[in-house]
Amino acid sequence: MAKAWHEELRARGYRITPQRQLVLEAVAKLGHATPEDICAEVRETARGINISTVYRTLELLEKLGLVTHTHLNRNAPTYHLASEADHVHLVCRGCGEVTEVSPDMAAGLVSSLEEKLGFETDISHLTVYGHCRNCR
Amino acid sequence: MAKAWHEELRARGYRITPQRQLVLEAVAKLGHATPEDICAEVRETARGINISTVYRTLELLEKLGLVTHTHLNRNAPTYHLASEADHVHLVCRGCGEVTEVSPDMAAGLVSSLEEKLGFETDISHLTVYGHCRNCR
DNA sequence: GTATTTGCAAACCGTTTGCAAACGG
DNA sequence: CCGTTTGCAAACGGTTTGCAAATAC
Repeated sequence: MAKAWHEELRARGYRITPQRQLVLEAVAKLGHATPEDICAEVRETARGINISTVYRTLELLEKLGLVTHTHLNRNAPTYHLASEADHVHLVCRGCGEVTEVSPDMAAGLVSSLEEKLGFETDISHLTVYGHCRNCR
Repeated sequence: MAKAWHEELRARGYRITPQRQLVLEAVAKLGHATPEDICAEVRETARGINISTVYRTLELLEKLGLVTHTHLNRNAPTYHLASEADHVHLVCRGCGEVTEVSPDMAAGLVSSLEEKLGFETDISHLTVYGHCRNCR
């Protein structure tokens, strides 16, 4: 059911516009993309888009639970499909490389925080900074 | 040895200025402080300071290993003394509350990343987003 | 005395806003 | 049609820069 989100939008009183489709497609295609990246990608197509529309659309898509964001580099956030968000990010301070690892890696942390503090971790937003094997 | 960092600065060819002392004192006093906070704090004193000097000084102090920063809220980073940096931050998406917890909580994560990927975690920069007991 | 550091003002970057025109349902 | 959405241009907040004047040593 590829267009399920169309119903989701309509049900909530939002409209389906070319811009919204193009932004969502760009997020799907690009993976970890900044608003600027997404804007550039959409501008490759026949229909253009304005950067402020990209921001407004990402905000909407995030509210609907279709996309999420994390902060990998300082500056700009990066967006990706919520359906592909189930991983933790590692960012190397040396070479800047971004790696995705299984949330299982943080299972201990998550359960400790849960048990001892009642804190519910947003695992897919977790980013770990450090140095990769090659940059230590 | 309160002024050990004076030697550290001189040894590296930097000068000891009132501004640098005041910024370091402000960081020590304030705890999790943004550049803006620090600037305001220093301006309470007889000697004033310019915001750009605060940025340049924080960059220097960080390079020397005297202070570190993390990103708690979106917008502005927060600085604290490196000597007091040994904790992980929890940020609640609901109420915005920031909690410090022992790095032991993340011991499993750190050792997994180390063993499986050779990734060295910068534990004191780790910030976990989620929802606290009261906001779930 | 001289190289470093500061203050200032202007530029910068990512993001948000108000508003009139365009457009989806 | 009418209310939502868009593009545009201007403003925003945090940060960085170039440069002349001030200052540490």
